[in-house]
Formats: sequence, C-alpha cells, structure tokens
Amino acid sequence: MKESAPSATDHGPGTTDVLIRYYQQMLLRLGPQGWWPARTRLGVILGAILTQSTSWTNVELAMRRLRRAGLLTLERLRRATRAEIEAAVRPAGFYRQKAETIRAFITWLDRCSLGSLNVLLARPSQDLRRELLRLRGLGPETVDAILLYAGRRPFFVADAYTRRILSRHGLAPKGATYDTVQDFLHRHLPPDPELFNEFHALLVEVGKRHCKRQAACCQGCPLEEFLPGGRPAC
DNA sequence: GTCCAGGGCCTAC
DNA sequence: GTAGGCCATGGA
Repeated sequence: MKESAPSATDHGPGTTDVLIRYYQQMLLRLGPQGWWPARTRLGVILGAILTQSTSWTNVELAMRRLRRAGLLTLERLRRATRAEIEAAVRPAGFYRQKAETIRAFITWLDRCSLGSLNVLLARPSQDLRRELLRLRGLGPETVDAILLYAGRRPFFVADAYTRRILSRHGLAPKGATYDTVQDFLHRHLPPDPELFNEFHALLVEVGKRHCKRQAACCQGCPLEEFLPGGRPAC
C-alpha cells in the first residue's frame, strides 16, 4: 500500500509514554482548561462551527448574541430566518457560511435524527462521523470537536496547533495531514474522551502562547525541555 | 496598518 | 493531490 501523505513518526512502544509526559507537563504548568466552555450540547455544536478559523473571544461574542436573540434552542433555530442567524453570528466572522452551516445542520438533524440530539448522539461513532462529514461546512476538525465535546466519543481533534506542535517536536512530519496526525494519536493514546478533551485543550493553550504560525516559539514553553536536542525546533 | 484566530470549500494546475 | 484564493470579524 502506497502512503503518499507524510506519516507521523512512530517512536515505538515508548511513544505513548512520551505523549503522556507532554500531557502531564502541560497539565502541571497550565492546569485543567475546562473545555468545552458551553452549557449545552447544542452550545458545543454551535461553538464548534463558530470557532472555525476564529478566536474564541469572537465566538463568545457571537454566542452571547445568539443567547440574547433566544437562538440557543433547536426550536427557535428552526424558526429563525437566515438573516437572524447571520446577524447573531456576525462577530465570529465568515458569518454567511457559518449561518448556512448551522441551518444545514438543523435541517439534517430534523430529517435524519427526529430533530433530537439524543437520537443523533446515540448513533455508532464511525457512522455518525461519516454522516456529519457529508454536511457542507463541517470538516474533520469541526466534526471531531462535536463528537468529542458534545458526544464524549474518543476522537482526537488534531487541529492546526496540535499538528504544529507535534511537527516542531519531531513527532509528526511538517505538513502532516489532519488524518495522519489523528491516526498517530489514536494509535498511541488510550481511547479516553476525558484525556483527549484535556490534551487537546492544553495543546491549544500552549500553541496560543508559544507556537504561533510564523513567530519563533519555545521561550518559556512548558514543552521546551522536550524539544529535539534540547534546542528550539522552530 | 499588519497579523492572526480552537477551518472548510472551490478551482486550477 | 495539492497549492492558493476566498470567506469576515475583532483583538493584539
């Protein structure tokens, strides 16, 4: 079988230990992150859509506007116009696309899961993931965030920070795809939703503080001591 | 003024 | 298959 995409580096049986040490170090330095900061499963799903390429502060602005407009229930979202949803989610950016994604999700939920998040989230994990990925506007990262944070399923959200940090630490090749990095983490971590939840949240926090897209990083980073050769990899 | 954010889609090559 | 453009707002 030909493998065209760069594969994550397999460090053998010790890889799990390495990853757990990363996790423990971040947890020790930063403490529990308390993700996902939404009150309901619907809130988690809306947040997952709104946070696409958007800072969480802007997502919070949009969520507040949704709440003020009474749009944080399925019943109200069904009756809301496109313009109402667009106006509420505007601070999160890409507001036309995101409003349309929200409407598409609600329509699909009504058609395929009796309009019930209980019914939806009771479906088998792989089947549910495959179906969600078919919805326009839901890519792998958003779907996995929904599965992990709303459905408590063990899908690691291998977002840009996760890929960047693992790459800079030599655990994944530069340019590794979402699926490659997620598969790597799934092979080397116990399938524990609580672990995936906290691990991902910690990686994002470290990424925001120390691993920006272009900036040099590592100074003061909780993971600095783990860098290959003890030197900055970035 | 510039960069960036807890992505995803589409098109051209 | 993949690189590049586009979608958009708000904070640093």
